[in-house]
Amino acid sequence: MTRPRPGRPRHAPDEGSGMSPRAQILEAAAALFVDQGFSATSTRAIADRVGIRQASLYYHFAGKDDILLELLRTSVRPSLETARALEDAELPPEAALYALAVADAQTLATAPHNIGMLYLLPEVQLERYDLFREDRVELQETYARLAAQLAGDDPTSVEGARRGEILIQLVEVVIHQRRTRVPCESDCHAIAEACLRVCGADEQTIAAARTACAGVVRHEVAAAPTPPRPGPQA
Amino acid sequence: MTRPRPGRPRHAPDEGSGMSPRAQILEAAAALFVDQGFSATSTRAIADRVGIRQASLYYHFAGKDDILLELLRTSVRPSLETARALEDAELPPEAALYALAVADAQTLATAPHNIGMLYLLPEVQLERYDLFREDRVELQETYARLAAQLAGDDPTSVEGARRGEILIQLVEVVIHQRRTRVPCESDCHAIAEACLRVCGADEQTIAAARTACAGVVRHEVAAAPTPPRPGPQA
DNA sequence: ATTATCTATAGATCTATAGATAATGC
DNA sequence: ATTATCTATAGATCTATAGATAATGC
Repeated sequence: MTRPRPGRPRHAPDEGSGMSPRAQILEAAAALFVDQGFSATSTRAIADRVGIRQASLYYHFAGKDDILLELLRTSVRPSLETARALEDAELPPEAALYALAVADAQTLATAPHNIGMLYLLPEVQLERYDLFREDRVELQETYARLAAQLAGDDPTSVEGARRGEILIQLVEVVIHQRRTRVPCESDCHAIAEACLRVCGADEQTIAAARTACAGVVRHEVAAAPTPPRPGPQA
Repeated sequence: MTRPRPGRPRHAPDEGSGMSPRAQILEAAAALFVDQGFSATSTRAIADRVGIRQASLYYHFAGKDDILLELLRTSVRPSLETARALEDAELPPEAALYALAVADAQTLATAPHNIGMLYLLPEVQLERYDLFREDRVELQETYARLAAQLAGDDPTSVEGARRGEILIQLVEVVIHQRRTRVPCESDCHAIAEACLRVCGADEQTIAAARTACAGVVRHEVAAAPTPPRPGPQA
């Protein structure tokens, strides 16, 4: 029931989905990049999965890198928005940190195609993707700031910065979990709890954060995991 | 001063190193795989780095996968040995877990070429590498057992297994640290401390583990990071 | 004779561009 | 006319094999 758009018909008719061609390409590429990696995925493989010819990709994207860039950009942004919102909400630090960890873990756990795997691709180290990596660093710094509030020290000290690295690493365990099983709600909470413990929080603080979070996450995070709404090529 | 081995001379004479050709190939491949990934690294690039012709690789290895397989095999084994030794040593659980974490972190931090990055390559998910992945699972289970001893619960429960995942993930933060800086001794200890905190250890237990470890690591770990001693092709 | 390399190359990709074409929309 | 696709293909890889060759060792 997708109303036919202008343009020559595809060799394989576009069954269902209702997604724009661009979104279909992103979806197919995400599945393949996550599964096989970037360099091991050919443009032909992506096109085959979409149901178009290899050359037709280039109408929508300048190249394979552009597809990855777009996937990376749209995947950190929501987390970053959530992080900023939670930081501005002026919650008790344990509640904010817990809520951020749970929200990020849930996003990673439920996003289509274990998209977090993309962060781990060696190709992402290339200069071409450093806008993405900057966003990532900013997210990490938010973790560090919240953790420092909780531990009562300086987020820019060596120890403070290291805590940022450690916390984001903890949250990303769901990426690895997803390779063998579907992470559940309690996985996300166990991770958030681990985040607080790493910061030295005691049982009482953890319990407080958990109850505080139960109220926050539903509202704050609802807006975050918006799927990308791609337009035509720039 | 490398005494000339039999065989036709290389187009570029083999300056220095004294490593066997096989070891030279492994070293070159490790550097490139870590930096660019597996599929993005061509056999020609590896050969160029060694200073031989592309085709000459196939005298030593059956193919590119075989090189990666060998690198993976020789990289987990030492950790696994350390883990078994520490588990059999019947130390207090906090001391054993702390020592294991420190040892693994140090190995990852100081091994040539951030070899831990190899674990994250998407290609490693292929069936061909599952012997390596089994070793990895065993290491994770050791973490889970030590952690369960410390926390006083069951390592095979859902929570116990999850702790194994979380702990190994924590240790592997050094892999990510190494991409931007050289992790130091205190990074490794901060990570080990985080491992104990995640298991619910209190300040006193942590202090005890730290002092106990200072005695253990020097001896137990000394044997672990032996570089691979490769022989001719099987 | 044995060894470790070399040269040469087949065959299979893979990326990206050029230009044609089959729809819709005006 | 505009759009989204198509077909065809150039040019650049890349992996792996076949067979030659330049050393040493016996």
